[in-house]
Amino acid sequence: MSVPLYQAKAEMFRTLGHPVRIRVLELLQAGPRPVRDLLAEIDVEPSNLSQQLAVLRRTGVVVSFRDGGSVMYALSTPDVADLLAAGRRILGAVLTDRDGLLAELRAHSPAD
Amino acid sequence: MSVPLYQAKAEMFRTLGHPVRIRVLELLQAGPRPVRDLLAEIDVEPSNLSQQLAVLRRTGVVVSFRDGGSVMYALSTPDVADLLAAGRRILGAVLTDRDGLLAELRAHSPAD
DNA sequence: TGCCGAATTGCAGAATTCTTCAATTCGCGG
DNA sequence: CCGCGAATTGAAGAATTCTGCAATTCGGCA
Repeated sequence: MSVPLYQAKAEMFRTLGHPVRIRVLELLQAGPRPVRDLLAEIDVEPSNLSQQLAVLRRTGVVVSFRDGGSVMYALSTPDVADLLAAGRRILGAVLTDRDGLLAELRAHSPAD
Repeated sequence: MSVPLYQAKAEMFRTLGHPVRIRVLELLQAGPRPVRDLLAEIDVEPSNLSQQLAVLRRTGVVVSFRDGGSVMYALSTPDVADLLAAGRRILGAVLTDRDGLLAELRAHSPAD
């Protein structure tokens, strides 16, 4: 493996690090959707959405295929939903903790 | 909520989108560690590591405190481990799928 | 075939993020 | 108080990512 594992992981997370891309993934959790729908819900220029979709495709978290007159996108694996859920959890935990945990850790250390 | 939720999520993921930061988090899964240790294992300049640690601190995924002569870092919540695990799973799934899922999805669509 | 809407691609400028060097802070021990 | 090692901060240039416009591709359909 010429590219270290942690670099691949970083790339994976960096792929999710964009508001539009996050929204796309959340919308896709409910099932495959045509680009047209995403465009209607996300409020971003078509070309911009395409760019972001391309990023998601490149990393492999979504796949696309044509369905009649429109292009459909779908999560490549339901595991993506887990990732989003974990993110949500941490966001919650982080907002609640802020100081709490820090104090506890410090209490157990021989420092003070 | 002036800052949309999906923007906060994106920020959270973007925080993990860097090889050094990922490594730090993985090392911290085993418990709190002094900067000195991280520095010894990661092969990056001290100032660079500090910068990355600052990013992690800003987002709140890690906390730091002083322990005698050194500064300790720790995950702010064990949920972070879940996130890393989910990332690993997706990485695996994505590498295996490549085409497989796509074909299946296409089969169910009225397209072809 | 020729047109139309849907979606993507190619770029260029703007905005962010990375990396490194030098300077600074902070505790601790002499 | 002064010097030291540990870690952080500030700042600047390099590198990467974002955004929007124009042009292009691709199917489907008259």
